[in-house]
Amino acid sequence: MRRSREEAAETRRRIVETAATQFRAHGVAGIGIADLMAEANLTHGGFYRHFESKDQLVAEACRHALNQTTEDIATAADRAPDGRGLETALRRYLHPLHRDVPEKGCALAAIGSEVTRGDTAARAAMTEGFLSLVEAVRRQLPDLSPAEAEQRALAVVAGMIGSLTMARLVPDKDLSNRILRASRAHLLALARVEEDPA
Amino acid sequence: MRRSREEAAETRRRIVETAATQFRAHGVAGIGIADLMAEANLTHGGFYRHFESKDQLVAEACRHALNQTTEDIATAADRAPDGRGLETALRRYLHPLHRDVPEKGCALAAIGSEVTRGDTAARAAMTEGFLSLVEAVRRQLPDLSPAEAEQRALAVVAGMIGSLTMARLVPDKDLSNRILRASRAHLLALARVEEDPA
DNA sequence: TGTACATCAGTGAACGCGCGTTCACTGATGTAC
DNA sequence: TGTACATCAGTGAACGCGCGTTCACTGATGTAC
Repeated sequence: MRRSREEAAETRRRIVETAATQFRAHGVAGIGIADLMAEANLTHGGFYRHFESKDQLVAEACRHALNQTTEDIATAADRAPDGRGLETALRRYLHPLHRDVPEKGCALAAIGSEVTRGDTAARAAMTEGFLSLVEAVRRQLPDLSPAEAEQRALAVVAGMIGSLTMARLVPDKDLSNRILRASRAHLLALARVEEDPA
Repeated sequence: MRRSREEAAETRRRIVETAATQFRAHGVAGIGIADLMAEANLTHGGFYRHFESKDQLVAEACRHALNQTTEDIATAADRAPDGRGLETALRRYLHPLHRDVPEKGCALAAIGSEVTRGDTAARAAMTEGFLSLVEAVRRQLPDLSPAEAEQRALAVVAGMIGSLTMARLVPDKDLSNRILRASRAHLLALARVEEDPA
């Protein structure tokens, strides 16, 4: 049953895509290779024709997921009317729809604390995604010095991730919405504080 | 080998304490009942004399861990000189020592995204801890209207949790320190923005 | 206060189960001539 | 362009292992009289 090179490459892509979804939905420890492969309409035995280990797939899935998220946020922000890029990014990231569909959302919020204990490759992939998000936010702060913009972007992105995670954690929908709203408003305010000319 | 009521209660406390440490160190899925009990100098068989299930222990361990964290942060902030409570809380929470010893630190940052997918009791315990932290921060914002202080406290605590989680995720120590420093500075600034009298 | 018995905290073996990974096999694809 | 053979993507059974949970047992504690 050998497949053509194109088919094999397509299969590999499908596994990474499926994994990116499933890891965000259930956590890395919450979904096994067999279930993952079944979700991609394959049997588990073929997995090791494409990947050396589950860890390798985790790293690739993180990279894939964060590429999507970053591109989505960066594109929306860059296309926003002048001076409203950050507002747009915050509204998109800290949105109830993003909270309610973690399997299509930011991997940093979905599995961040778990990957903290993961292997080097996964952490490196997550770090890259984090820095891409930071860069996307930094571009929306043109009135600040580069160093100051970078610092604020770090704080804003960390705040976005924490807020989304907490909004998912609390069972009370009203409180959850208040968390998202509070972070939207105040992270935006944070970016507008005038620079200390010291 | 029956134990006295006091000994049994002490054993139970020791299990919860051990679990609070181990779950934060390895994640809920990363440590099993047998290893947990061994860590508490017990064999795994006795576990079900004290708890109905692992899930029940998870919830109690979360509550225990967050009580410690909240008390630590709240006490430090409340005792700080006038007007420096928030600064004190931020310095303590977003400190390299907190980052480097997750097993003694905030459970929201250590296992927050994992518990998002956990059972109701654990999420309820985590929510209570989150709200206690928010309340501790809110008390440090006496110059704002109650509604505004509550909102900012939500955003600040979410930012603290996200920042600590990201600081642990990135392998680069220098970047990690910059994340902590940026959030310290800018969450503090966030709290000082003047209230919109609208 | 002393005795007889019930209770139950803790032990260690055992349960079924799902995990990541390996492997012999199949048969279509890729390659060498 | 056609043929012979090597390659390898995908299948499904099997591996050893650790998981959460159960259970028969032990013997000290708690209770009833």
